[in-house]
Order: sequence, then structure tokens, then C-alpha cells
Amino acid sequence: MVPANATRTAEKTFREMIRLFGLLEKVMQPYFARFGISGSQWGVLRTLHRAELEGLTGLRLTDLGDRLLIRPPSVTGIIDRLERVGLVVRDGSPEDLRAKLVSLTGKGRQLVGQVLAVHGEQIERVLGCLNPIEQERLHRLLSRVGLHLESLLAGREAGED
Amino acid sequence: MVPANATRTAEKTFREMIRLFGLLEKVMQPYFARFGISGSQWGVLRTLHRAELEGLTGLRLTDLGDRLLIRPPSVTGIIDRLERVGLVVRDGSPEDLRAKLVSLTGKGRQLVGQVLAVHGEQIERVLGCLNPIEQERLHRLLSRVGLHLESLLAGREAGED
DNA sequence: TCAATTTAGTTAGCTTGCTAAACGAATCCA
DNA sequence: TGGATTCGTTTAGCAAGCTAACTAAATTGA
Repeated sequence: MVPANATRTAEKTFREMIRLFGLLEKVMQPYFARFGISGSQWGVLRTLHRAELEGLTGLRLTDLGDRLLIRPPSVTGIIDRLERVGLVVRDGSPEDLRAKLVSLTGKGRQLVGQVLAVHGEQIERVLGCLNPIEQERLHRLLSRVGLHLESLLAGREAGED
Repeated sequence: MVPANATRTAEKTFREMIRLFGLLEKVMQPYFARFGISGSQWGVLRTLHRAELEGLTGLRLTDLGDRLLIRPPSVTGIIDRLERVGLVVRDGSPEDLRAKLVSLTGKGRQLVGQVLAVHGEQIERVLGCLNPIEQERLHRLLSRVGLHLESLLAGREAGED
């Protein structure tokens, strides 16, 4: 059991996290909309771009899901819509006939360049109210909570239900 | 213009925020599922419970949306589902024939009690990896970013596009 | 007073997350 | 070799957010 005022500190911090999450979506959504994409779609495009820099020619849907922490059906949907507008293509993998490799088209690569050109500035707009030391402190606290939550989730998967 | 490594600090902090929110949803979703509700539904139930403590007999959908930072159609949907399972009721407001007052049913009030009985413990499970001082520090940093984002959004509404 | 505007709520239709279930391809192992 | 199982993806269907467009009620103001 934990003292009541410690619980209150945890609870207000928790609530602020939830609130900030909502605010962040509301700020980022119109920013990405200027490029005709959503935040989730940007996640996919950026991930594919990073994979290119690593020398990979394409990523399987499963790999995308792993990197973005979303499940296969969600990946299928986002890729469907990105493919429909020609930012991305699906090709069958030569090594595994079950798998498909997703990669950026020329148009997709160009869009990533456009976003990256102003992305640092946008993030600065969001976090500019903290100086670099405070940003670093925030990053460290968030990382610790993140690692903690990952271990909670790993435990659950292992069948501790 | 901002130095390159300051941008990198901001970016990794930003990315950690996004990642943490995804993890948080994955941890909280099964927790609420045990009570047969979703996180959004809990947001509504808790808000209605708070309103009762303030002496209000019901909240208008608009007020709920304001408190939860979601738009009217989203509120309509959540209330529809909560009403369907009998946790909440809609009554016409006597003062304004356009408005409807949402309030907890007995069943809803009972469920809120059940959740609240273990809620502090669950939040402790999430934030217990930080001591109270660190939690307080995290809260302060998040609050500052939250206030900053609110002012960004307020500016945009005022027509600075 | 009464027409115009604003406000409260809903509906329709989109995206994006989820789970459950289907499917074929790949792999394992007896 | 052949049957069982696992893997990668898709489909179906639900929840929850959004915008745009609508109805009905309230308010404003000329």
C-alpha cells in the first residue's frame, strides 16, 4: 500500500500525460495535413526512409508493425491508403512467398524530403518551451517510464494473466 | 535557426513521447477491459462522477466534450454506447430544449466505485518506477509543454493561419 | 417583431487502432 | 513423405477520433 498523497502525485502526473497526448495530436494533425498525410502515415513513410538509409530495399508489413508498435491489420490499412495515392508500393518478397516488401516510390521519397526539411522546426515549435537541459531531463524520465511499461507488457505476454 | 544537436535532443524527446503514449494505451486497454469499458468510456464516467461531487445533476454533451477535449460527434458516439449498456442516461434539459443532460445510472455509479477502488493501485503500477520527486518533476515538465501547446492551439483558432 | 446568426446535438462518412478468423505458404517432425 | 503447426497477410467488424453538413432551439439586433 502507498500513502494517499503519493497516489495523488502519481494520479495528477498520469492525467497530465493523457491530456498532453490529446493536445499533441491536435497540434500535429493540421501540420501533417498540409502535406496531405496523417501522423500514422508519416510514421510509415519515415520508417521506410530510415530503412533505405540502412541499405534495405523494402520492409515487410510485420517489420513495419514491430517498429511502429501496431498490429498487422492496422499496417495493412495504412499501407492500402498510402499505396492508393502512390506514395508506397507492395512487392512480393523473393525469399518468402508469404511476405510482401513495402518501399517508397519516387513520389513518396520526395514527400519525405519535403517534410524532413521543416520537421526540426515543427518539433522546436512544440518543445521550444523547454530548454535543451529540460528536454533532456524530460527524455530521461519518459524513457524510464517507457522501459517500465515495456517490461509490464512483456510480462503479460508471457502469460502472467 | 537552432543548432543541430539541440534539434536532435528535441527530436528524440518528441519520439519518446509518441512511443510512450502508444505503450500507455497498450497497458491501460486490458485494465479497463476487465470492467467491460474502454479508456474513453472511463473518461466520461469519471467526469460524470466528478460532476456529481460538484453537486451537478447532469452534464450537457458539450460540457463533456470541453472537459475531455473531444468534439461533439465523438461525445455522441461514446454516450450512445454507454447508454446502450445502461451505465448512463440522456435527459432533456428543462432550461434549454436543445440540450441534453447526461448522468450516471445506479449501475454506472456502482461501476465507477469499483474502478476507483483499484485505480490508485493501477496508476502506481504505471508510474511506480519513478519516486514521488521524479513524478513531480515529470508532472511539472509535462504541464509546461501542455500549457505551451494550448497557447499554440488558441493562437491557431484565433485565425493565425 | 422577425429575420439572421449562433448554439446543441446528431448523422454520414473518413482514418486508424483493435480482435477474431480465414487463407496460403513455409516449416517441423515423426 | 505427409500431417500438423506456425507465419505473414488479409478480411470483417467494432470503437473512437475527426470534418462537413444537417435540424431544431435560442439569441441577437435592425
